[in-house]
This record gives sequence, structure tokens and C-alpha cells, in this order.
Amino acid sequence: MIKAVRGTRDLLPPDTALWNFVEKTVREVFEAYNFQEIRTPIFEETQLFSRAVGEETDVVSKEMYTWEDGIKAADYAVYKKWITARNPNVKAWQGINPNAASPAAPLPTWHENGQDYFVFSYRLTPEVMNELKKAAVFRDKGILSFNNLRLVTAQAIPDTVRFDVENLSVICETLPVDTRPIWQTLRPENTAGVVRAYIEHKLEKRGLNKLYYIGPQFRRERPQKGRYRQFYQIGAEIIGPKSAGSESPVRDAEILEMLATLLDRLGIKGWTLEMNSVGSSAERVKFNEALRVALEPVKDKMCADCQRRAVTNPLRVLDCKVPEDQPIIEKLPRISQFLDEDSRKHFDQVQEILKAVGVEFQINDRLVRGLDYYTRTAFEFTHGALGAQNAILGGGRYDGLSESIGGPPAPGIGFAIGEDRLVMTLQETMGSVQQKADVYIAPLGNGMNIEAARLARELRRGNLVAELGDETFRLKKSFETADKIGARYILIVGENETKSGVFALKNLATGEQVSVPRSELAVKIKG
RNA sequence: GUGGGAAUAGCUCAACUGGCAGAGCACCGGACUGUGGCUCCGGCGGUUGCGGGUUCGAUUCCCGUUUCCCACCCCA
Repeated sequence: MIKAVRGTRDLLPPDTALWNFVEKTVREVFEAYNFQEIRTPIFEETQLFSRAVGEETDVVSKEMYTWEDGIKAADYAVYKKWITARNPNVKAWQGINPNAASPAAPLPTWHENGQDYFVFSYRLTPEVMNELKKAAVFRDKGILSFNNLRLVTAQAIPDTVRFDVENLSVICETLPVDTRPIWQTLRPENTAGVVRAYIEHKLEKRGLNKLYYIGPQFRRERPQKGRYRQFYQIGAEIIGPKSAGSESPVRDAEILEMLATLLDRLGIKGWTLEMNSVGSSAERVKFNEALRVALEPVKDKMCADCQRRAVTNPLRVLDCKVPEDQPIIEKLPRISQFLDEDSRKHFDQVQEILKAVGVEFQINDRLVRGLDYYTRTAFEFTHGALGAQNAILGGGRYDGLSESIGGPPAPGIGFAIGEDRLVMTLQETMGSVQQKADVYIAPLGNGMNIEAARLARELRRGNLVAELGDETFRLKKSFETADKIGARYILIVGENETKSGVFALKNLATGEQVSVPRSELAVKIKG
């Protein structure tokens, strides 16, 4: 049996009704704040994400669905030549026919900058495949993950396998434009796509843009409760030229207040808004340096994770939850000490407005964000009932993002809601929402299907939810079905009714049955 | 990617130290020919995730594998 692939799932009724409720509420609330919907493609050029989200982030370095597109077979000569020229140690090209099996040939590899590289594009036999499998985690198609590299296949394994070297971006820049492979990636988040569209369509000429989106995103990470490889996000962005007010703390507060309103409208209880200012990118560089210095003498006493983070990403040390580390973390410098006057004023005013409009929040000066593009205000809404993943949404300001991917200056702020998790919390509080029919139409006796179909069309055109039976069903079965689908009324279409034009309509909840002339049916059922 | 747990009917779950694969719900039919919810009776439903091994015999024990769940890593 073919099953949904790992980490993906079908959303079935009646759950889909809950999803629709969420999305309908989102549209109503967001549009009240004058946001308009944007739909961007679900895949983009890989470099959009690596530049916007950050080359070194986990999202980009190992958790994206990526493939190569746009390189022709003939162009491999150029590709190959370039690789060989750059890596004189690669001798393995000799004797490798891309189209022939090479069972005995060892994998061509070389070592550089502490990294193992494999060369791409040749045919693998089952024997070679088995060798590979020993050293690798096997995926059916598309990608083989090794410890230090990823292997991307153009076609189904185990036929032709192409190896993606890790320094791919360099290759892309050096190859002639017309032979450059275009790497494409399923979007792991939507902000980069929105900003790309903003730049591409010169939306800055329209002043302040308030855009929202609802849609699937993709990450190749290990599935867990509420974490899927295809997951859904709801998000909104305010972006525009500074002169249109996009940098104003009014926007930060507006977004936060809108989110509080949304959660209340959805009936989600017990959420907490935590926020912090992570400063401008210049301020963060200083802060990072200070953290590194402060960590140097104490990191040996910390947990293994923190020792690693102290080197790779000092900011994340602040996130550590290990109890023994807390006293050390308490003594580390705080980003607030590095904010300049503008940043501090900005953050102060956000808080002032929130207090004025009555939105409760907590300052969490250890809140940091994982993506490179965030500046100044960063926030999270958390909810207790979510296990290890207690954040249902997160976001922040990204004043430099547009410029970092080649656009005009365009300060902005946005957020993304994990819709899967949001729906999950709603399921716990609301249970399921069953779609209910207004009326079940029960044709009774030979030839009654025709009249029943006519009636169904009339009632449905009157905006009623009508389910239609079949003349071969016994009346008892029709009643049972009507109950099962939660119909409020059952309409009996028998010979007597058809002849007289007066139909038997029974209220299934009260048991009351009345005779109703054809023309009054819709009104009676609605009433 | 790491560690732990699990997988049996459409759903929720049983099956003792290895011995005929079961129940409830759901579904279909009947009691009941144009009047439902209740009740009673009957029926359908399975390659026990997949592949191998041990055994006279495996849902049960062992190995591999896939998927899900929980936690870690990480994160909107």
C-alpha cells in the first residue's frame, strides 16, 4: 500500500472544518487591520533562503528540500572542468563514464578545509549502493544524507546519483551564467518569498504594504508531535519605505495587538506574549562578541550543548534550559546593555502602546531568534499545553532583510503562526466541529429520484445544505442516514407528496412533522 | 542527526511463561413493506507494518527495516 510520505499527513473531515474556521477567522481579523493576502510560489531559488534566512542556520544548512534544475546534460563538461580545476586532487574523473556502471571504482573523494567532498554524476551499481548505504542514511529518492554532505539525485536512486558538494554557492557564482545550475528549494518559511515579491514588483512604490499569507511550508526534519515535513503557516508582514512609517514602533504594537485579538477570537485561553529587543545587526555583532568573551572562562563548566553553542552560536546559550547552567547564564551580559538610544526608545514605545491598548506581555531578555534577519523587536506567543514545542507563533522586526537580498531599504516586521499547532490546541479546547446538513431529502418509491433531485437543486440554490438519498433506500435507512449526518430536517418525497405538491417535512430533533407546500419549503427549513 | 517506546479489523484496544487472532464501537442485513435515535438477533471485516531468523508451532522471542509517538538537537 502506498502511504503518505514520512512527516506528511492528510487532513480529513471533520478536522478540516476546524482548519477552515481558523483560516476564516484569520482573514476576518487580519483584514480588519487592512492586511491583504499575498500568495507566493511554494518553491524559490535556493539562494533566496540561504541569503535571507542565513547560511549558517540549521534551516538552511540541513533542513531544506532542495534540487537542481536548469542544467543541461551537455553542460556537465563545463561543470566538471570547473570542479577539476578547482580541486586538483580529484583524479577520479578518469575512467568514470557517467553512463556506465562502475562497480569496482572507489568513490571519488577529496578532503579540503576539514570537509570531505564527493564528486557527482556517475552510475552506481547495487554493490556500490550497498557500500554507500553503510556510510549513509538512505532515502528513497532525491536525497542521501551523509554526515558531512548531502547527495542529491537527479533521478531515482539507485541509477544516476549526483553529489552535491557543500560549497555549492561558490560553484553557482563561478560558472558561466547560462550553464549555471539553478538550485531550487521548497520554501521553509514564507517571509523571504514575500520580501522577494516586494522587491520584484517594486511594491515600495505603493508605500506601506500590509500582507498576509496562509500556506504550506517544508522542512526535512524529524517528525514529532505538531512538527511535520509539510506544515502550514499563517503569517503577516508589514513592509515599506521608512518614509511610510514601516519602522515605527506603532507597527510593532499593531501586529502584537492584532495577534492578541486573533487568539482571543479563536477562543485560545492561557497564552503568554514574551518579547525582547535583539537590537540592530551592528548591536548584535557587539553583543555576540561580548558573549563570546564572557563565555570563554566559564564554558567548560557548562553542559555539552552550551560548550558547542559558545563557539557556533553564543546567542543560543541564553536559551539553555539545563538547571545547572542557569547561575552562569544569569551573569552573562544582556542584549539590553548593547542597545543604542534609538533601539531602546523604539522598544520602550512598543511597550507603552501595548500597555495603553491593554495587551499583556512579559519581557524576556533571554529571548533570541534563530534566523539571521531579525532585528530589534522579537516576540513569541506561548501556550502551556504544547509539550516541548510551546511556542505557537513567533516573529519580529527585520529591518535589513530587503537590502540583504538586493532590494531597496525596507524596514519590516512580521510573524508566522504554526497552524498545525494552533489547530492542535483548538482541538483540545473545542473538540471537533461537525459539518451539519440542513435537510436530508428522502425519495420514496419508484421514479421519485427525479422529483427529489429537482427539490435538492432548489433548496441548495437557496443556500441550504442538502443531502440526497435514493429511492431504493428503505425509509428507515433514510432516517438513520439523516441522523448520522446531523440533518435538522428530513424531507420525504413520495408519490402522494409529488402529486399534491405538499411535502412531509419532519424536524429530527423535536419529532414534529408538518405538511409544507413546495414553495414554502426553503423558508420553513431556514426558519 | 541522537536516544527511548510503539505498530493487531475502518476506529479504540485485548490475546498469561510461544499453542485455534478476539471484544467494544462503526458498517451491512433482519425483527420493523411510508417514519429515526432504544433493544434484540445475525453478518461482513485480518498476509498481526514489512523482510529475515529461532521453533513442531511466532501477534508473542531474536536481527534488520519502515512509519508513528516521546525526548534531544533546532525552530516559525
